[in-house]
Amino acid sequence: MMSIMARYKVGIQTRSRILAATQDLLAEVGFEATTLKAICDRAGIQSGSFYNLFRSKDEAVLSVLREAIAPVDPDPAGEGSDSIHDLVYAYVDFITGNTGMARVYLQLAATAATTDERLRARVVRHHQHRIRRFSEAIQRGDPDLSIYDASYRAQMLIASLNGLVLEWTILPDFDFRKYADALIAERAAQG
Amino acid sequence: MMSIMARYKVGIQTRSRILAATQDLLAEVGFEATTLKAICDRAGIQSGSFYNLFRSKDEAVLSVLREAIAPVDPDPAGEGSDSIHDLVYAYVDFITGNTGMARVYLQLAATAATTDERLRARVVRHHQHRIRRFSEAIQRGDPDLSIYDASYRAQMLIASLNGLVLEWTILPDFDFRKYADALIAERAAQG
DNA sequence: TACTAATTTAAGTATACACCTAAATTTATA
DNA sequence: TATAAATTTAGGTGTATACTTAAATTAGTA
Repeated sequence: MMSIMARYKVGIQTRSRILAATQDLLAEVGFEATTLKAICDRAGIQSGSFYNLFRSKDEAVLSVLREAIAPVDPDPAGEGSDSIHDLVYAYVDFITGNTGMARVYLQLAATAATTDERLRARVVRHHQHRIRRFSEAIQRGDPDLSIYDASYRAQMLIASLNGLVLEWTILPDFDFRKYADALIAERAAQG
Repeated sequence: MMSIMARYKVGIQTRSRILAATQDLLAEVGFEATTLKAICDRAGIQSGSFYNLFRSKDEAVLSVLREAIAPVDPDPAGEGSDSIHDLVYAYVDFITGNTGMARVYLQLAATAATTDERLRARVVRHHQHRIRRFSEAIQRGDPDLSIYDASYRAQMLIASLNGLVLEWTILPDFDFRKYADALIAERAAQG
């Protein structure tokens, strides 16, 4: 007797192809141009097959975004003892590693927020969690710092990093890593 | 005999109403939700009347964007002798003054670039001009600085400022002006 | 007031979008 | 191999979009 899952094997493979196609499209052509037709064409299926596996286009897109944005924080639970450097480098790696996802990350923050209230809430939650994690890491590295000051520095650092990502999105030749390194050096040295 | 323009008076008034409606919508509901129907409804006209005055929806939107984004730089020709403070404060005023336009400004950079090649080129040009203006102002304030260093600082400052705008877009309670002030203080003190 | 040009309107077209459905096909298992 | 369930396909639906056009209306002018 095969496992219960065997019965769904083909569907699961199709599901993977759909998610891969969605991720590729988001990275290559952006949020707006990632249409259902584009996803189905790239996955080599018809739209009916898509809806056999997903409830809506948004379900697939959100599923991809959740996965893709996860590595922004290497230890979401915050149980380890990452230094602020670890966190910044994780973000820099995420941005430079998933070229297209950097743009999607910004699009989410700047755009999706205006139309979809659920998505906006999700972005806000993700962002606040990120500030908290940065803040805690900064305080670990400098225990004398007040919570207030640590949070302030965290927010300034994250904002500056995001600004560099935007810069890189506008000017593809921009040396993101170099500027990010400089930012850490400055802000880490800051007393 | 009336001026030639008198003949077109009504049309010119309608044109103003359309542009005002477009600007309001961009600021209130964002790029994506500023549809032709929404513009016409708010201006109190039919779409045929719109196309009597504009060649396309994009023509009206771009016209508004050009106007709205102009105050980002108080002296585009760069003939005056603005200090770097003047430039930063002009940007801060632009952002805090035109609440909705801050979001549109980011949307343009992060999103429109991916679909419309012309718009992307325009954004890049605007951005490069801005870096040049900041760089020159920084050099005026510190003549010993090399062009390279001034340009570097300009880019870092602009990126950080844009990052703060993004932060404000995500978290409406964020005290944009306070952080912007701190940023100038830091970067101005920097040797 | 009568004429002419500018303007507006009502009712379209074409296209792209997300999503649906019934029938055909494939797959796993008894 | 027969069967039943999972899966795919072909061909839809409805809706929103930007844009068009001919006829009606309005406004300036002689």
